[in-house]
Amino acid sequence: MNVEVAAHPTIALLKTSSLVNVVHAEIERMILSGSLAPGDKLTEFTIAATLGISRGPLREAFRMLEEAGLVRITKNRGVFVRDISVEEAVEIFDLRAVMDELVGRKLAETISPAQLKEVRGMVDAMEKAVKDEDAYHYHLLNLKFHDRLVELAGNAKLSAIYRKLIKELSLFRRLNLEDGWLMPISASEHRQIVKAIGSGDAEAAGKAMFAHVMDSKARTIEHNLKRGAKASAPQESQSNRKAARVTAAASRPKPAPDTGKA
Amino acid sequence: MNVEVAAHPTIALLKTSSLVNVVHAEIERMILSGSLAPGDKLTEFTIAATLGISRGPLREAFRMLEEAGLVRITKNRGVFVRDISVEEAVEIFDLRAVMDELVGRKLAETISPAQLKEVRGMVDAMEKAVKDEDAYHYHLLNLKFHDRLVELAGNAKLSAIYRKLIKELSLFRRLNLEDGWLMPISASEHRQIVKAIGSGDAEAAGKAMFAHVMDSKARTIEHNLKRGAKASAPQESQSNRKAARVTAAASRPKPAPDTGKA
DNA sequence: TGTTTGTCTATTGTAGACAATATTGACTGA
DNA sequence: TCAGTCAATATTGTCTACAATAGACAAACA
Repeated sequence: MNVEVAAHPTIALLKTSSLVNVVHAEIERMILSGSLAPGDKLTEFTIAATLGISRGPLREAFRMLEEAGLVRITKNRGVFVRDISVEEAVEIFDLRAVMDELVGRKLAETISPAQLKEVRGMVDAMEKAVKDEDAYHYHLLNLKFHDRLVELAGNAKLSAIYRKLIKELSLFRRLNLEDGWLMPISASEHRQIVKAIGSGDAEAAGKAMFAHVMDSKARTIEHNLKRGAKASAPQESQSNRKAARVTAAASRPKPAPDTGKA
Repeated sequence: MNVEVAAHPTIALLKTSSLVNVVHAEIERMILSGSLAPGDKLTEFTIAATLGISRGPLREAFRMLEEAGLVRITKNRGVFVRDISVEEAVEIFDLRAVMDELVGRKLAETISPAQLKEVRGMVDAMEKAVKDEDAYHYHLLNLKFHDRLVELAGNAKLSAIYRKLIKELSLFRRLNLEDGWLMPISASEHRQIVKAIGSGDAEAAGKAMFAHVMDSKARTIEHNLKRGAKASAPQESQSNRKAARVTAAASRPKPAPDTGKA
C-alpha cells in the first residue's frame, strides 16, 4: 500500500503551500526585483486588497520577511523594506568571505569531474559576457556561479544562510552592476578559483575564494564611495545613523529611521 | 520637543514590544530551556489559552520561530519543535568553525587590553569549574565565553547568525553537557585561544578557534554515537525534564517526520 | 478477518470587526 | 509667520467567528 503516486502538480502545490507561503514568496520577489525599493512602506490594507486576501496571512508573511532581514517592522508604524547600510554590507561581505573560503576548501576535496566541467562552463560563459561587454548577463552568471559552488559544497545550512545573505545584500541600495571595466578582473579571479578547485589544493582554493570575495567587497565599496561623492551625500557615521535618510526623501514617503531590527 | 527622557523601563518595553514579540520570546525560552522538547506539538488553541491571548499574534510568533529554524510548520497539521539531525549538527559545527576562525583573526588585531583581561577572567573561571568538576557551570561559562568573543569581533551580522546557530544546535537532542573528563581538554584549548589572540597573531588565533570548534564537533559526535549505541531503544528519558510541560507530556502525539523545513 | 468507506471531531486557515495608536491638517494665539 | 494644540483620519494591534482540512473511529462490505 505504499503507492505514493506522483500527485497532480497543482494538487501537490496546494498540499504544501498555504496563502502565507505564496504571499511571502510574492513579496520577496517584489523586493528582490526592485518593484519594492528599500524604505518603501508596505501598508497592510493596500497590499491585502491588491493580492485579494485578508490581513492575517499577510501579517504572518511579514513576520517571516522580518526574520529573514528583508523588511523592518516598527510597532504601530508599519512594515518597511529594509535598507542595508554600507557598514552592514561590509559585514556581510566579510561573512561571505569565510563561508566561501569553506566552500572552496570543501570543493577542492569533493568535486566530481562532471561538476568541475559544469562550473568551467559557467566561467566560459562569463568570459564571453566580458567580451560582449554584457554587464547584465555577467551579473546574472556571477550570481549563479557562486550559488552553484555553495550548493555543490553540500552543506545545506551553509547554502541556506548564504542565500539569505545574498538576498539581504541586494537591498544595499548602491550595489548595482559593477562598473564594466572591472568585469575582466572578476572573471579572471573566477578562472583562478576553478583552477585551484580542480587541482585539489584545498588551501589554495579556499584562499582564492576568500580573496575573490574580499576583492569584490573592495570594488563594491569603492564604487559606492565614488557614486556617493558624486551625489555629495554626507557619509553619515555610526553616531547619527538615526537621522532620516536623505537619498529617498524626494519621492518616497517617510524614510523612517532604520534601526536594523525592531 | 526632543526631550527623550529615559522612560520607565516597563513603559519603554511596551513601546517597542508587541504581543508577538513577547510571545515569540516566551516560546523561544521554553524551547531553549527544554520545557518544550524537539518533536513536541505546539497546539495553537492550547498555547493561546495558556498565555491568555488570541491565536493571531501566536501564529505570527510561530512564523518567526519557523524562519529562525526553531519550529517546523506543516500545513493543516500544526507546529512542532524542530529536531536537529546529526548531519545538520555537523553542518552547523562546520559553519561555526569558519565563523569563529574569522572571529579569532579579527580579535587578534583589534582586541583591547581591557577586553583581553575580561576574556582571560572567563577562562580562569572555566578552569576553576574544571577543578570543581562542575560540568553545568562549565557549560554555561563556555557558551558565554564564545558568545562574548563573537560579540567583541564587532560584526553584528555575524553575531546574529552565530547566535541563531547556537540556538538551533541546542535542539540537537543528544547534545548535552560534554562528558566530564573532556572538560580539561576544552579548557586548555580556550587558554590557547586567548593566548593567540593576546599575541596579536591573527593567523594563529584564527586557526586556534577553528581547531577548537572542530574538536568540539568531534567530541560531540563521538559522545552522541556512544550514547546512541548504549541506548539502542528510543530514549524517552527526555520526558522527565525540568518543569511541567505545557502540552500533554503523556500524549506526545505523533512525532511526525522531520523533513527540515515545510 | 481484513479492507474500505463514511462520518465525526479536533485543529488549522482565513476573513472580518473592533480597539488602540500614530499621522495629518486645520485652527488658535502670540 | 510660526509654534503649539486638538480633532479627524488612516493604519496597525488584537480578538472572535466561520470555513476547510486532516486524523480517528466505527460501520459496511468482500
